[in-house]
Amino acid sequence: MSALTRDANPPLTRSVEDYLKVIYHLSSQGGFATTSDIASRLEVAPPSVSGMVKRLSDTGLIEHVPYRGVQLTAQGRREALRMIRRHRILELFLTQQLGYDWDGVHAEAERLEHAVSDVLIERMASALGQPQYDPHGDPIPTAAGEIEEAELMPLSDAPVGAKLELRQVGTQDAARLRYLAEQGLTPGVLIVVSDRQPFNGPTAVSLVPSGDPRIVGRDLAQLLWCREVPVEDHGRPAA
Amino acid sequence: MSALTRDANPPLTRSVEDYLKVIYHLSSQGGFATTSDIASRLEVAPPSVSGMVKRLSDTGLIEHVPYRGVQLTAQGRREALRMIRRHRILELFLTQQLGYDWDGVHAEAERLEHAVSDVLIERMASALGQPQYDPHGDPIPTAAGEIEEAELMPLSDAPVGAKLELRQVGTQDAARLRYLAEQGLTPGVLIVVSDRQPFNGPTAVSLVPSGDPRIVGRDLAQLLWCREVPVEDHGRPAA
DNA sequence: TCAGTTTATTAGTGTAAACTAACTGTCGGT
DNA sequence: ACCGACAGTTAGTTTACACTAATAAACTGA
Repeated sequence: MSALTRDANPPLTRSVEDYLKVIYHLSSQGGFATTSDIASRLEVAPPSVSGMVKRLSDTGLIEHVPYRGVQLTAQGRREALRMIRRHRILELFLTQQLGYDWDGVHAEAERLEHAVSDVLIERMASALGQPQYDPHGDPIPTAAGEIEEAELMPLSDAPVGAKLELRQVGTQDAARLRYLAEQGLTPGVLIVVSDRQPFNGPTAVSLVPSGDPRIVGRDLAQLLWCREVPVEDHGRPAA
Repeated sequence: MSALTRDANPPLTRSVEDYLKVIYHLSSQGGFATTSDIASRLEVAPPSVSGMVKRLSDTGLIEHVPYRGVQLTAQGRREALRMIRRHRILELFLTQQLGYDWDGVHAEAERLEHAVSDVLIERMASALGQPQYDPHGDPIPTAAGEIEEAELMPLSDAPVGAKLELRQVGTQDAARLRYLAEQGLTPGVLIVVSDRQPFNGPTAVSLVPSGDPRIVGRDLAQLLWCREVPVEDHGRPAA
């Protein structure tokens, strides 16, 4: 009686919600999310991920190919998008209504997204006028679970003058990744394309908001997948 | 090495925070909080309480007298008041800024109080103008951990016309408690004293907001400890 | 006073989620 | 074609917190 009559749809735990979110982000470009990528994003040991992956695929939230990685099922994707909606609305609310700034807001939203009710999220969304973008410029999924697909382009193709958010780095090579991190070119960073040399030349960019200049060679620029950011202000507080 | 070098002040868990809060409420009138009272408030089984009580007294948050009950230590009281501050500020914020009503707000605050940072709470407090009372009229502890001691008086002593919140029922007698619950006279309820007969006669009250009348005999009225409620509106939304 | 009831505690179990240590699979390079 | 490096998995342990069943202490009433 116990196993069969047990609650068919138990609410997701905090951890499950976190796993689904990072799997969504890691596999959003179409591939598999690997165990060690998930582990490093969540700052847990790889065996913890293996254990959770087992549970999540048992409950139908992900698809697991051993030694390859995982992808979300339709149901897992729905839950992931629900969390992302919560997170982004929270970030926007905290910056617009409570004077949070850009950097501090993430950690707060990260904790709150597991605790707020759907009712509260929708009230915040109303108070904010059903916003479409969070303070980082990321699109907010609808309550129905739809999200504007950010069309990514490699930095090498971006027009001069464009404001971009770096979203994805298309390599696993440690040396390249280390170099990019040193340059401050990591996912989430905002940049403006200031110049490009002809004949497959390098791209010059400046970081936002610091304004620091960077020169990115053609090969690297092809690995930096970016999203064009709308130029209007998204709720950065007056201070 | 492991036991000794282990984190000396680990953050409190959700459960611990909940236990401290109910122990605070149950022992606020000076007595002990008993195992079964704690269990029924938290809706857990008594053995779960025994287990937690052991852990809490090991970590110095409570004082336990076996088969008698528990009381908070100074440290436990500090933590309990911190949670109560969070809870009450959240309730006020949700009612004043997001259109929550009186009854719905408690459950939401109950979940959020474990997730919000101190920074967020203080920002909410600022946005609300450093309020002193929550939407139920309960005093909000200061960030420093001080709380206005609600001076309780028995209903039998309350002046006619006073608006009161019933805070504590001074008996454990099941028959009396059952009767009072039937009459809707339970802690948290608001009443207005409408009349009192002379020579130790009964007190007539009406319930707020329903307006239902009740007659309370002298003996019972002496058991009903009440707090006078300031008459101004505390943020009940326009709807 | 002493039996019966109520309340509290102990003992043992289960689940979620982390960990370390040990083992296995995959893939790139010689 | 194999062999080592590294990624992934299995096994077993730990901590927090709940549960049920069994036992012990305290209270109550005839």
